[in-house]
Amino acid sequence: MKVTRADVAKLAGVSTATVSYVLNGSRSISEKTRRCVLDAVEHLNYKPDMIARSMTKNETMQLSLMINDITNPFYSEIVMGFEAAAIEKGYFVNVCTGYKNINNYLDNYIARRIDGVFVVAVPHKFDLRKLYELTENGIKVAVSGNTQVDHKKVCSIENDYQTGMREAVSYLRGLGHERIAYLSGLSRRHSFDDKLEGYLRAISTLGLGCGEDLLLEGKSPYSTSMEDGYGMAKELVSSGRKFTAVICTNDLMAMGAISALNDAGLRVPEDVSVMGFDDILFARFWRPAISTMAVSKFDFGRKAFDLLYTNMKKGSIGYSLCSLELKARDSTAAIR
Amino acid sequence: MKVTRADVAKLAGVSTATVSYVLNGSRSISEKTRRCVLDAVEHLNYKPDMIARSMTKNETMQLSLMINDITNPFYSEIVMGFEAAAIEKGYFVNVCTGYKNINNYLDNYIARRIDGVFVVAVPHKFDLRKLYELTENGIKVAVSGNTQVDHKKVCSIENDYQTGMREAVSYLRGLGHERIAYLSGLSRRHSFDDKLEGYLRAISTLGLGCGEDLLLEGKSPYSTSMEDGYGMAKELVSSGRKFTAVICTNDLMAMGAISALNDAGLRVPEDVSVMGFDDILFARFWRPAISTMAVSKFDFGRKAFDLLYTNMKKGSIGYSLCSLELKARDSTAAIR
DNA sequence: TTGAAAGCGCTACCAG
DNA sequence: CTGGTAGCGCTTTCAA
Repeated sequence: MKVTRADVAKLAGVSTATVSYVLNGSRSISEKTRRCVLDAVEHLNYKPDMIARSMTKNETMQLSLMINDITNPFYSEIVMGFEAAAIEKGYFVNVCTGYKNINNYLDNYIARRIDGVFVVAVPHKFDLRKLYELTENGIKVAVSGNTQVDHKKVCSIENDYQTGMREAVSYLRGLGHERIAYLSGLSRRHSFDDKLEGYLRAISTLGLGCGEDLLLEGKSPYSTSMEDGYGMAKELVSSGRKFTAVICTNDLMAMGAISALNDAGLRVPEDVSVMGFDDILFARFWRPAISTMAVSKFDFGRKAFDLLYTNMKKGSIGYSLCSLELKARDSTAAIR
Repeated sequence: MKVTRADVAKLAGVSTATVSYVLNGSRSISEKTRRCVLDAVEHLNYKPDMIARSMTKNETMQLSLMINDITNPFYSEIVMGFEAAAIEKGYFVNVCTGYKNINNYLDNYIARRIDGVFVVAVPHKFDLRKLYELTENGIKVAVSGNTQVDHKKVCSIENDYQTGMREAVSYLRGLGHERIAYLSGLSRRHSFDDKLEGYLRAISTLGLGCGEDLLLEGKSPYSTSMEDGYGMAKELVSSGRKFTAVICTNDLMAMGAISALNDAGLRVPEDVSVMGFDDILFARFWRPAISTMAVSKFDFGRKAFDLLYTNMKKGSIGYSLCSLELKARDSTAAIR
């Protein structure tokens, strides 16, 4: 039924070994037999079987991206960058959304001998030991979004959110804002939030008096959707605290926050300035267009692959920190 | 180095066959040896190798989702539905974004003996013969977004866009609109557009005189992004044609279109009503909240899996047509 | 330049 | 209830 290497060999009148050699170019072959084999392959419409191949080579040529939240367009662009780079090197890449149980996926990576994984997921979603189990099983891993990871074991790539946040705050300060709120999507108890750290530091450096009291943290470990932004902004307003600007963990939350502010009768940017992070595609088209600290998402994905690739090929475990770029648009304005 | 079934067998003092039997529950085993084996497994931290398993079983327990445009959040929710259902049945599912070359992925599916694939991609992106090649190689496939497919060979699931479009048009008509534009994201030359068909039919049924002249089709085969919506709406406005409502292929385009209309000094919905399709998460939070024809995306994904599953288990090739639901929100209003 | 054959880790048939 | 063993399709060492 299934066409196998043996069929090709028979038709071409050579050994199965020879077929392998011509197909993989792993040995010099006379032009004549090469042609013969290739003709046979063509004629039988033979497709090499990667499963069998993976069996002997110790390599599957399959990579995985573990994306925690496929719903956030931020990740889509990262995926594309990673994928583009991986395909260039001949890998088959697939993304796992970890919609349910991430640990379950990690187990699968071992069972299926995936060559490498890029995990972009919030820490609380999976067991760190599981991650190390991957490396113990020869799977190379790169991580993003988890600063607590052991940098001796896995590659990692992060955005320089602390610096980015500092820029955001001073930009707003430059516009005359002094009471700048921060709507964090992470709960402090569950994960370390670089942006929060940067925020607190910037606020105190700049001598703004709003320390902790204009800070709202996520209730659940990770709540950074539009709805979360909407809810938190609403809470901020109804708490009666005074503020003239609000920074959100990401653009999605900023969009939700703007809706909430509008619903509360506040205009953006006339009454309050709003900023996001990421610069997802939507940010530009939202009205008002959202001012944000932009991440080079496509590049980020590419770099992650490079890290992983180097790890797979040379064994070296790299680290990369990417910087953000301020995009001043219409959701922020000088205070009146 | 690697822990294999043989190691477990040795430690447990049984044969490799027995280990298989207890692990797969494929034969009744005395409680005593069962324990022995399980202890050995535990002790050695043994993980079965799916690659080897796939080799003998003719099954990889791996499914793929081929998503053409991961950038559109519409698909994310479909993915989640599919994934949730597949995981319940023990499959490992991965999504391929087809960022570059879809055909290349289809080849991989064969080489890697993927059990089944759900392809959600616009027709022009891949070669239909490639798809049939999958089925010839024993891979079950379900398709969406390609009405031209051979329903004898592959399962398919579609949304009833013709009916949906008719509803949209009559809803707008009910609000008093007579000059209703349609911004199609597909070029007519490249693919059959159900919505377009429905639009034309509804317009003529309702005796609205705007036939073809308020119809803008995509320039490229598939252009349905926010930017495309922005561009097309801009073109519509500057062409000088009169209209009071515009329907867009999807919510993304509607969002872009609203931005363009605003930029042209037109208010939504006061001056023009705008409708989308899909009901992506953003639609609700956009200001004005977007009126749309909603698709049950999560359900859609689930159903797609069911179709595929039935195909894999029973060999029957199913078809499913899902209906849409009108969500009247703030981007549409009665004509003044 | 080519071929024979020993695995890779697991399943399942055939015996006992 | 348990074990031996022949493959699954391919790679690669060792010989020729």
